[in-house]
Amino acid sequence: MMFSKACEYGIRAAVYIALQSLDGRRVSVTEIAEEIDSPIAFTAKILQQLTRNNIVNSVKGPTGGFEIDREEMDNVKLNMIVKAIDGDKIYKGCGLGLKECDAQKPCPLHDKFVDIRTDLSRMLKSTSLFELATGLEIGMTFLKR
Amino acid sequence: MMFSKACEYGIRAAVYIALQSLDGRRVSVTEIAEEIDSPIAFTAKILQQLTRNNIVNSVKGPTGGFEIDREEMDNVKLNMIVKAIDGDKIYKGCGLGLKECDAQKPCPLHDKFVDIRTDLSRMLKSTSLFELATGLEIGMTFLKR
DNA sequence: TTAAAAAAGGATAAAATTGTCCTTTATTAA
DNA sequence: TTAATAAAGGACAATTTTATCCTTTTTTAA
Repeated sequence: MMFSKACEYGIRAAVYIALQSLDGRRVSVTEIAEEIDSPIAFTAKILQQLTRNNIVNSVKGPTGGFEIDREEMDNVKLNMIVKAIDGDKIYKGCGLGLKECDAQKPCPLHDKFVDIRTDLSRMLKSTSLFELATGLEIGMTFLKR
Repeated sequence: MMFSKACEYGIRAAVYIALQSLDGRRVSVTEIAEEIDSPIAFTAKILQQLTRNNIVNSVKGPTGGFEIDREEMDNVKLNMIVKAIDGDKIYKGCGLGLKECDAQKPCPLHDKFVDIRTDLSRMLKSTSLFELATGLEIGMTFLKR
C-alpha cells in the first residue's frame, strides 16, 4: 500500500528478530520466514540488505543466525529500515510522479501531500524496533496472516 | 510513492481534461500525453478505464476527444479515480502486508497507520477535479516535469 | 580435522507493471 | 458516400519486482 513487498517483509523480519533477541535467541532465515509467513529465499535477500545496513546482526555457522542488540532496538527506527530497502522515494517523490515538484513548482496535490507525508515521516522516525517488539511480546499485535 | 504510475497518469490526465473542459475544449489522447508528459498508448489505456467508470466522457471521431462536464468536475473526487485504477488497497490493505489486519488482530503498525490512512482517505474524498483544475488555471500548480 | 549448519551470493525464473504497436469501430465533415 | 479523425481494443514487448534454486563461504562442535 505504501511500502514494497520487500520492505514489508523487512520490517516484519526485523520485528521478529528483535522479539527473539529479547529472549537472547538467534534466529535462522528459515525460522523467520516461517514465523512472518514470507518466502524464504526472498527473505534471505532482504536480510542481507538489513545486515549490510547494520540494522540487524548476522552470524554464520552452526548456532548462527540473526540477532539485534538490545540497545540497537532503541536506536533502529522504522525510517532506517524503509530507507535501506525502498530508498527515500517515500520522503522525496512527488505524489503525482513529477520529477521536480516542490513549493516553487508544485503539482496540484503537493500541499495536500505535504501534511500526510510529514505525519508518515514523523511516525517512521519515532517508532523503534523495541516498541514494536514489546507490542508483539505481550500479544497485542501479530506478524502473520 | 503511494499510487501506481497508471494512477498518477490518470489523475494528471483527468485534471488536464477538466482544465480544458472549463474552456469548452475537448482534448485528444495525443494532446493529453503531451501536456502531462506521459506515454501516449499507456495513457490511452488508462483513459479507457476512466471512461468506463464515468469519470471522464469520451467522444469518437473527428472533433472527438475527452471532456468532463462542469458539474462532474465537482462530483468527481480523487478517491474515485484512485479506486477506478488502483482499487481499494490503499484504504483496505495492511501497511505490513498482512492478509487480515484489523482492530481485533492488528499488525504492529496498525494503530499508527490508521491515523495516516484516515487523513489520506479524507483528503482524497474531499478533493474535487474542479478544485485541482482551477489551481492549474491560475498558474499556481503544474502537471509536467 | 571434519561434517554439519547457517548466511552470502550468483544466476535464473515467474509475475506484475509499464509501455508499444497495430487493427477495428465510430463519427464527422466535406 | 467517403475520406479522415479519434477512441477502443487486442496482442505483444520491456522493465521492475518478487521469488526460487544452487553454490560458496564461514563457523561451530564433535
